[in-house]
Formats: sequence, structure tokens, C-alpha cells
Amino acid sequence: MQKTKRDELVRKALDTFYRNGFHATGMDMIAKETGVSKTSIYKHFRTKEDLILAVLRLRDENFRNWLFRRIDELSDTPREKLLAIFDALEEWFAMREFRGCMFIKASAEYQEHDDPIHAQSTEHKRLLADYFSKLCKVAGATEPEQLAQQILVLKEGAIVMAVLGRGLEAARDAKNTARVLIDAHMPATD
Amino acid sequence: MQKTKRDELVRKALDTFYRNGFHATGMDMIAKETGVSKTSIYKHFRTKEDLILAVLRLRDENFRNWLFRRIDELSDTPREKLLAIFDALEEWFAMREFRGCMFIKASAEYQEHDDPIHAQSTEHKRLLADYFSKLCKVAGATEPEQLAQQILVLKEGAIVMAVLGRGLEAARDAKNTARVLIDAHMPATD
DNA sequence: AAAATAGTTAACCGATCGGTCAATCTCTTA
DNA sequence: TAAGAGATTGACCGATCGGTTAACTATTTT
Repeated sequence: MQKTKRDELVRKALDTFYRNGFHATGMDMIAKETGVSKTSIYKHFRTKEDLILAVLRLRDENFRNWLFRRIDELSDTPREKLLAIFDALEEWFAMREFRGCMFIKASAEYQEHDDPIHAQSTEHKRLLADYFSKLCKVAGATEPEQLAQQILVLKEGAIVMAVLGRGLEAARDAKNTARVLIDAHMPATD
Repeated sequence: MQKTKRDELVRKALDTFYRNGFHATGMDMIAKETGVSKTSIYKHFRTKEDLILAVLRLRDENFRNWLFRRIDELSDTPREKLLAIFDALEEWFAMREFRGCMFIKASAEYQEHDDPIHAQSTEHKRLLADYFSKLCKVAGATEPEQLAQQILVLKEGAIVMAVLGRGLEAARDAKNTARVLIDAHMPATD
């Protein structure tokens, strides 16, 4: 029961921070939006930073689970899975509540590399790189690590451009690039 | 004299906002760091938002001037210029004061599309796209607009990954992708 | 030299920041 | 049903937020 309450608090806090930003969201607003009093919040989390870290942990879990599942549902072969990344992205960009990558935004507000919030954002990208790397290896890429990093660059660039003017087109731009890139990394036909 | 004073204020405010973020930087800190009293600041700018908009205008001018000049200095042929974008990026990433793209950070803190700060960030990216587009046309790309957008996606992705763990490698990842991409868009040898 | 103008300053405004606390409320256990 | 334990609450803390005010200083104009 306690676990559930805490989880519910984190889940709602995620929505508020995602919509409104980190510094711009006060703990009073979190209390109001979650329906949990400040005193109760501070019983679960020592500081605002601790709450944000919990929020980011949940976001990492949710986002990666969603992306990996969606990739599997949208494609069959390893090569198709690499391209399906960008179909999933396009779906994300089309969602009403889309507001960009929460980790890019977190690292923009907490800039020091040794800040726990910044470090956790870096870790999220590393986990994505790991997953892409595995996909590239299975697909038989000649240099899987490099290809994975290049695809990650495409993904991050697409998110930024989706926020800053391009919308859904950003995902298609990135997918077209990925196609060329993947072909260049494949020894022969797939 | 008045113009100069105001410009100096904006120049110093830029450094502070870039280093410290927007919401996290109070007007008292701006006053202290610039050496200009709050009252004087508010004589030049009606609100903090107005000051930030002036800062972003200066940043846009500085950054594009620097990038375009550096591209010209680093390369000769149109095709080389498209690749030199990423050599310039790598130089930027290597600078001690590098803290990512100020406009990505601004749009992360001011998320509403109709917020003037967000809109100005979008405009900055549009101006970059225009320039890339011209380069692509001169280079004789088959679909210059599309290639320009793809290169812009690569640039933004590289910046994000430079901040979030990859450092200088991000520029090289993006450049390698750009090379493949450009070749695919060129009708024949250059 | 006197008056007007422009620029600067510290002190202050109400609101909100992250965080705390004594009091109350709810529920278990005997 | 009374005692005790946990959870919840609104009021409150000093500090800082964006922004304003009145007094002062220095310069220009006459």
C-alpha cells in the first residue's frame, strides 16, 4: 500500500515536471497536482532533487519499455527493427502530450556533468546505445558500435527538430538517413 | 554610449544565462555578474523575458556568424563545406565553455510553442536550415531541402550527444553519417 | 552657477521558493 | 474502548523570486 502510494506520487509528479519543467515547478504545485501534501511528499523524498531522480528513473523505465515493445511490434527482421525505431518516434511525436525528451530537458536545467540529475540523463542515453548496439550486432553490421551511436545521434536530432519546428517530418528525415546509413553498414543484402 | 552599455549588459547576461540556465538565474545574479544595478537593467528591458530575448538574438547572431565563417575557413568546395559543418562542431565541443545549444536549452525551459522564447529558438533553427539548404543547392544535391533538413538533424543530434556522454566523438559520428548521406544525394562525382 | 536631465543605488514590495513542525486525524492492537 | 503508532494537514520558516520606488549623484544645458 505504501509502495503504491509512493509510486502514484512519482507517476503524477512525472506528468507535472514533464509538462512544466523542473525549476519552473515548485513543490507546492507538485503537492496540488498530486493531491499529496508537501509534508507527506517530504516523508518519501528528502529533497526535490531526490523526487526528480525518482521521476527520471520511472521515465527511463517507461520510455525504454515502450520503445522496445513498439519496435518489436512494428517489425520482424533485425534490419527492419533498426528502421522501426523511427516509426516509433513518429508515433511519439504525434501524441498530444509530446513535449520532447525529458532527459535532454533535465540536462539542460542541471548542466554540471557531476550533478546526479545530469548523470542519470547520460545513463539513459547509454542504455539506449546499448540496446541499439545489440540490434546492430544481430543485424550483422560491419561496425555495430559505430552504427549504434550514429543511429542514436539521428534519434536525438529528430527529437530536437520535432520540438523546434519540424514536427512529424523530423522522424521521417531521420528514418531516410538511417536507411542510407544501415545499407552502408551491411556487408550484403539482408 | 548608451547602445554600447546596453550591448555590454546583454553580452555579459548571455554568459550567465548560458552557464547557469534561465529559471535558475535570478535578476539579482544578473545584476551582480554584469555590474549593472537591477534598476538600470529594468530601464533597458521591461521584463526578464525581454532581456532573454535580446540575449537570444545576440546568441543567434554570434553563433551563425562563427559557424559560417569557420565553415568557409575549413573548406573549399561546396561538398567539403557540408562536411566542414561537423569539423566546426567538433571545435565547438572542445571549447572549455561549451555547454550545449542555448536554443535547445531555452526551448526546454520555455516549452509552449507560442512562447516568444520558444518561437525565437525555432527561428534560429530555421535560419540554419536555410543556410544548409543553400549549401546543398550549390553542391548540386538532388533534393537539397531534404538533405539540408537531414544534416540539421545530424547537427542537433551531435550537440545532444556531445552534452550527454559522447563529447567530441559525437561530431565524428555525425560527420561519418553526413558523408554517406551526401554521397547518396549527389548525382555523380564532385 | 542654477536648473534640468540622466543614471545609479539600496531598500523595499508581495509572491513564491524549498523545506519544517506542531497539531490533528485515522487506524491498529490490546 | 482506550492507548499508541502512522499518516496527513495547514501554517509557518528564512531566502529568493521578478519588479518598483524614492533618494541621490553626476552631467548637461542655460
